[in-house]
Amino acid sequence: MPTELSPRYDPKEHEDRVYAAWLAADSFAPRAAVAGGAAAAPYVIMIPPPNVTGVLHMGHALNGTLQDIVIRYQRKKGREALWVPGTDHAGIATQAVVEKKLFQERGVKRKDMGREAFLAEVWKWKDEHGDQILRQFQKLGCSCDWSRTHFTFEPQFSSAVREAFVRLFERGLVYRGARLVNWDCVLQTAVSDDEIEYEEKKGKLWHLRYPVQGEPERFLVVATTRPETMLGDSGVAVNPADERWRDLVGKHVILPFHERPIPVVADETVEIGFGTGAVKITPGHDPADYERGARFKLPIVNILNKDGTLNENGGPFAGLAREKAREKVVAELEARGLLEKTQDIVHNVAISDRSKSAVEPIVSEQWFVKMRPLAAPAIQAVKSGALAFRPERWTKVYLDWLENVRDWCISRQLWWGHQIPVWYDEDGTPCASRTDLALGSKHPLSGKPIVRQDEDVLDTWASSWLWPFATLGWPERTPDLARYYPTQFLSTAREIIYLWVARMVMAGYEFMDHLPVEQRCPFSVCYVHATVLDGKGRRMSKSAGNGIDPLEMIDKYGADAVRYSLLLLTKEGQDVKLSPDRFEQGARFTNKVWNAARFVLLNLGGARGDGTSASAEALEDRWILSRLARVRTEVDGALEQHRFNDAAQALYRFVWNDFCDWYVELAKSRLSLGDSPSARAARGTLARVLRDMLSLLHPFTPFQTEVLWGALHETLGEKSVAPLVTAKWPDGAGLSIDEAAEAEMATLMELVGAVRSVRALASLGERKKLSAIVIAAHASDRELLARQAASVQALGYLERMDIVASSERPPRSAVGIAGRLTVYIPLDDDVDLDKLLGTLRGRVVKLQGALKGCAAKLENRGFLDNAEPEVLAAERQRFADYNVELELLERNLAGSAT
RNA sequence: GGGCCAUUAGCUCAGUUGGUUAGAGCGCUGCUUUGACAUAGCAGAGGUCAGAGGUUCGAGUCCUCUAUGGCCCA
Repeated sequence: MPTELSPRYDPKEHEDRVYAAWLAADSFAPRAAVAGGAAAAPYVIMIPPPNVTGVLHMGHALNGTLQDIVIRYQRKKGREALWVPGTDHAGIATQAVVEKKLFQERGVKRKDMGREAFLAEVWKWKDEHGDQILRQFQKLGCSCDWSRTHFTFEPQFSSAVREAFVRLFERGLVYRGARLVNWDCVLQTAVSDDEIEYEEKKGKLWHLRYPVQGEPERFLVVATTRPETMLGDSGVAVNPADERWRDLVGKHVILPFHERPIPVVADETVEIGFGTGAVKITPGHDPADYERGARFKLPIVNILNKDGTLNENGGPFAGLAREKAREKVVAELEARGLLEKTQDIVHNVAISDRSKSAVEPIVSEQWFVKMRPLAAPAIQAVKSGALAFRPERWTKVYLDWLENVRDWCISRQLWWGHQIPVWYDEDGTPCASRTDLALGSKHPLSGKPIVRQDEDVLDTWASSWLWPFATLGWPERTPDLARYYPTQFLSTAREIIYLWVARMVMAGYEFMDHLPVEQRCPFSVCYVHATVLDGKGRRMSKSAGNGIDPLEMIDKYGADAVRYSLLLLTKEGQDVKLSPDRFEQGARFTNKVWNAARFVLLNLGGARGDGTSASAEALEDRWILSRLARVRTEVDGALEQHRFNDAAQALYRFVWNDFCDWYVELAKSRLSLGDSPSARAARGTLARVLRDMLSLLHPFTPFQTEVLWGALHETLGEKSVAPLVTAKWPDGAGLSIDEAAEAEMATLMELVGAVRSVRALASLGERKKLSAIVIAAHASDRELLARQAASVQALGYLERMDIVASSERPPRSAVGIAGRLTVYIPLDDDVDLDKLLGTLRGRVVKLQGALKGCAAKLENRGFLDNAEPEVLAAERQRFADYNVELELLERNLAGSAT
């Protein structure tokens, strides 16, 4: 009994059920598939762990789709496929979410609760909400091995983080020191250089007068965008070549409010053209000034508290918030006649990624990782070919960052994260330890009692850079680590090439030192996927409110449609502009596949899916199987090279333009013949094509193809067939490319096209049966047409077709030209042929143009001498073909002119 | 300031090492609800490939410059 399929594909009827069945069968677990007895090689992907507070956005959806295609393809190819999922603990983001929630619900603040109680609340939140985004990846169809889900703050991961830190500490690659860091005044923590963004903002450039010491009425004018920082100035710099200020070098100016003298120094890095040519030096609150201050040995004055208010160094402004202090400082300077002028300016302001507040450079004690030694092998990785980026151009971004890498500030003044495993004695001597050191116990280095553990936690990236091996059990030497490291493929967004990708590579070389160097790189291909933009080409973002929710789209169109739409739209390496209606294309396609399958199943009638090129009965059988052979090879090649869009396009064309538009239409009349050999052959071919088509489509549209796979085999009476997800990738057995069949079909298709064109242009109506006279000068064409007359008649809706070697055009007949064939269609009604003739004349003009170009080439000595023989032959053939067609056109137009 | 990307039909985009009459989807126009699918079918209109130079027998494709838009880094 054929399985009943609804006339329209409704994904909601199937997706959840199919996914549950995959899970129940443990289909996503790596299995050492037996392919001809040989053990399969593993193929491993690590998911870029999304933020545990995150919800699925289009970037995730695209990336999830790409990874799922790769892993499903490899699984079906017989590799031992493993896709490891998980999330990261996102220190700042998660802590902020829970702090906000606690304050809103209970009015309590973190610091009132204490560290332990607060962390308990965060864990509670994580347990309740932390797997939301992973469930969303499941909705998308992602075939991760969920039994191996990891979290960067789970106990096992913590031991990896601690091992890594202690090793670096022991090697002298982490150090603690007072440095200028980026301070987030809202979240009250340091953030790394990579966690800040620059925004162009309108601001002001204030010109401040500093009185010159010992020269009454003389001022040195400095320009600044942050006037309040003048309270922390410890000098003024001018360019030594600047005539205006040269004589002041070596003298002092009086810093207003503090009324203290600060030196004027000559520094070549000062831009003469900017502002007044003189810049204030605030080593405590500006990175460039920090460098200058160090060069001139100027004192560092910190004027800020951790919350962004001014401290005691703020003099009369102490206690004010930084914004307020700015106003007051400017107003007071103006009142004192020390404000020369104010200019409007557009400048870049450093913004913290997390709090979106302006970052204040501030000097504080932090932990840093020395990056140079770690960068060297990561640079070598791409140079040696152990790691390749796709598209290749991202290699440069990766290398640029590594070659200019700066030390990494890894301490954060947070609670949610891996507490730094360093303990101090009463002298503040640090010691890193793999195991917790009890307070009061002997310090391993000094022998004095331990008095405290470092309170700070580590940057989240200091956990996620261990992702490729910590998820496999490192630092334990587990069987998984031995079997699945290194991985084969990493797909990610471009903005984390240095945040994450480069650091993972560094970590791989640093920590996987039990492996030979050539096996340490954590993945061999880094695929950088497209950036998803909105319909107007802007980045999708929560704050702009222009995001498209993938779950909403899945709900509306189905996961398969969302996946296929993304693939059809996303060319490798090119950004993709999305608007919600673009997902209709995928929905249409899945509906088309559904109905193609529905047609096959309704007509199968006990057939076996054993059509092969050799057993093919009709021309169209040989043709579609040849096309199938081609598309299979094409998809295979595209997927091997991660050209996902090419694979999706090829399958789209095959399904729609070859199978549905031509093969299915041709099969209809044969199937109506009942149990004839021709009908049986058609059924076999339909089943074979559908079977392979579903398999080829499966990585792209997994849900629907699984449903149809089940229905197909049920209809064929094959009960115990394995689910498609783990079924073997089609090997092309019994399929061969049949050039002759393809050429013959092309001729027939062109003829049918000509007939249909006449019908439409002469406004004859779809239903009107016509008769046609086909003029075929070549005997081989006449033989072909005679053999395939039924097909042409069926598709052209012709009740009669005469095939002749030559004929005069019958009176009152329309004419169509198909290559070297002419078709006359006698008309019995009064029909206006102008439109048709106009089309033919347009075609003559076009052909003449083409012919001219063709002839010019063939008369060109240079072309004849230089072109490849095949190109030359093709050009000659083209010239001949154009001539034939043009001659036919002109002859018939001349005849019809009367 | 340094680097990268884009500019092809009304819209969104393909066009693989230079070699057919530059393609697709959407939209548009006309016809069609015939038993897979109206989320459909058939036919059609629509482009001096951003501009200017150059290389070449030959350029949408390679090189240089310019313009416009966008991204990243400093």
